[in-house]
Parts: sequence; C-alpha cells; structure tokens
Amino acid sequence: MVTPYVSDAVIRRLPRYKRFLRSLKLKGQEKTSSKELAQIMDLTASQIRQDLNHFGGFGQQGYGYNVSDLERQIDKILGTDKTYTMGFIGCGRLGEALANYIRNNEPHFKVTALCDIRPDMQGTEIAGAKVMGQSEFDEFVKKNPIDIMVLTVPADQIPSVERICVEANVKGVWNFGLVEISLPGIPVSNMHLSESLESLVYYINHPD
Amino acid sequence: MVTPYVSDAVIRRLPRYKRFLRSLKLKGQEKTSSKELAQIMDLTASQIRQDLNHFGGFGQQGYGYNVSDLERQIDKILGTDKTYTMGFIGCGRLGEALANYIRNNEPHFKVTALCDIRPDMQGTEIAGAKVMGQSEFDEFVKKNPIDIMVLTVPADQIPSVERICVEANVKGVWNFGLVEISLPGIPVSNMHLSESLESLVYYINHPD
DNA sequence: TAGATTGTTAATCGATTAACAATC
DNA sequence: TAGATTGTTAATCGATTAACAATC
Repeated sequence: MVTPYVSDAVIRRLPRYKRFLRSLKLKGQEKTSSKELAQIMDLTASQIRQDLNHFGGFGQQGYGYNVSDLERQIDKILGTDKTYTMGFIGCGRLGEALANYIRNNEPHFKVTALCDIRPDMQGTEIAGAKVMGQSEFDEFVKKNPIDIMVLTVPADQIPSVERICVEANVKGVWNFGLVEISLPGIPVSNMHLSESLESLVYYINHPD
Repeated sequence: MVTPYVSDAVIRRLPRYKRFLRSLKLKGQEKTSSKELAQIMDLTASQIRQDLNHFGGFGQQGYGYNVSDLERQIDKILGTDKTYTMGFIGCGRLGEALANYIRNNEPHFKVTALCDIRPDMQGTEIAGAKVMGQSEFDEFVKKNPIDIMVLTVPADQIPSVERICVEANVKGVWNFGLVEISLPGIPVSNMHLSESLESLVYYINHPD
C-alpha cells in the first residue's frame, strides 16, 4: 500500500473507527455511512470521508461503506491484520496486568518473553510466558525476535532498558514509564500516565 | 485565576513542562529561557511563550523564567497544587498497579476507597485502603467524597459504574476501560490502551 | 431515472511559527 | 547603556469543515 505522509491525528482516529465498526457489526449491521458514523462517533461526516480517503476510496457512492470490509481495510492500513511478538521489561503489577490484558484481549499480539531484575520473580510464569533475568532475556530475544517491547520499569532503569531494546532489534516500544524515551529509528508510544491525570485535574478545576 | 478557553493541546503540554522544569531544578538550575526549554523539549521557543502567555506573563524580559516559580505557576494553573481523593472501581492487577503507583508517586492524590465485585477481594487492603463490595462502597463514598474515580473494569460493567460515578458526585473520571465513556458535566480522561498500541503498529509498518 | 452518498476541491478555522517592539 | 529575552502581533501552515460534481 502506497501511503504518503498522514498526520498523527488521523492515525490515532483509525483504531477508534475500528471500534465503532466492530460494535455496528455486533449489532448485525452490514452497511453504514459517513453520516451515521459521524453521529455515533461525534465527528463530522466530512472528516471521516477525508480521513479514509487518505488511504483510498473504500466506499461506494449512493450506498456508503460495507462495515466488515471497512474494518478489514483499516486493519490492513494499521498492520493489525498481522501478528506481533511482545516482550515485557518490568514485571511489577503493571507489567503483569498488561501482559494478561494482551493475552486475553489481543489475539494479534503474543506475550513471548518477560524480564525482571528481581531474582524471586525469575522462573515464574506470567501470561503463559517465562520471567527471565537480564542475561537470560538478552540471550532469549536474540533467538526469538521481539516485535514490540513493553516497558514498565522505574525511571532509573530506563538507560539500561534502551540498550536492551536497541540490541534486541525491536520494531517498536510501548512505554509506560514516567520518563518519555526516544530511540533512533524505532517508533515509541509513550503512555504518559501522570500527564493524562494532571490534564484531567485541569478540567476538574475549569468547567466550561 | 481568570482563564478563557485554552485548547486541549496546550493543556496536555503543561504537565510536560512541569516534568522538564523539575529535571532542571534537580540539576540545580535556577533560571531558564524559552529557547533552552525549546531545545530540551523539542518544541519552538515561540510556542512555549505562546502557551504560557495564555495564563499570564511568568517571565521577565532579558532574563527568562525562574524554574521553581514557573513550576509552581503551572501547578496552580492545573490545580495540581491541591490534593485529591481517589476511588478505584475494579481491583484486578491493573487497578492494584495504579493504586500502588498513585500511593508511591503522587503525593497530591490519596487512595481513599476501592471497590470490587468479587467476594474474595472484599476486606483485603490495597495501597493502604480497604477493598469493598458495591453496596458498602456506595455507602462509604457518600460520607467520604471522592474527587476522582479510577475505572479499570471490563466493558460489560461500564453502565453500572457510570451510575456509581454520578451518584457519588465525583469531580472527574480516569478511565482505563476499553470503551470510552462520557458523563454529563463530569470530565473524563479515557486512556485508550489498545488505540495507542494500534497506532504504534501503524508506525512500525510505515517508517518514514 | 431519482435519490443517496461518496470522493475531492475549495473555504474556513485554529494552531504553530516568525517577527519585533517593549523592557529588564 | 547594550544585550538578552520576553510578551504580543502578524504571517504561515495544516487540519477541519463545507460544498458539490461524480456516480452508484
């Protein structure tokens, strides 16, 4: 698929389109329109058509969009039609929660390996995968490539973790740490827990 | 403080300013400038001055900004100079992880009450607070007001949880569920786990 | 064919960047 | 005073919205 540059705002709306399409499908609906989607998603019909036409014409004039087909198209655009292996660095409660969430809810993502520096964690199993110490983990990921590394470690461990990600040749990083990281050439999605909390506090104090 | 409408993009940058100011303070730096901040934060100096001047002139011509003072001012704008009580609905691994994270890292947020429908959880303690069943929790929050309700429950429980939030008169909701919610008049921050993951996948498949 | 709804171009709106006078 | 850097206005850029011809 030839895709020119598309803004981040558009990309971040694609998964949301998928979610609403899925719920329409669940209700047994076969077709939809930009008008209907706009209503349930609180967007304008115009924006939806603009967004989709960055990637191609998925609709049909006079008819609208086929729900299942459009969902499949968006999966193809995002790459969520393929499967990805995942490594987890940091197996505290958050790491464990995320690994189990992935295992139970995201069939296209496979929990492959976990790493924790605490000796008592090593050898235990989380979400069907083994928790390893750093050196064992390093070895493991050399033989079993990790597509996406999920980080849930404290700020002070970030530098060593960056090294692991680069050496392991991961394709992307999903970072839940407080410090945002950036790795040359590797896309990173920073989750910004405290930033979302603090902006919520702003809106609590400034009702319109 | 009289604040006219300020766009969400600006509000979401404020916590980030705080974080970089804190790290400058930690390095013992007393003053900074829009130029310096721009460099370390990867923004333009112009944008930083524009952002701050939505709320007032916190700098001094020819000098720049006092680091501690500016941090304090942003805290005041956000409301993060005050303290907030927090209730948690859903005490699975994610709820537990978040409650402990808040307790250990966010002095302005107090874990006050937790709720879980599973009987074996009730009566246990997480992050220094008691896990209650729904009716006990309902009673408790009537007498002990909750400012922010944190939601980590499966999609099918969302409707009943919305009722609890409204009845409990919470000021804001921090939602980690897969379904985004909106409550009339109550600000909600939806965390969108799978949406951030799927947009990461897009960037993995579309390197510039 | 008539009605509906897309794909796409043009207009508008808002956010970011540049420029510069004010002033410490 | 001279140099630096802000606060603020004006210019630019990009994203959203409106309009409409194409077409199923």
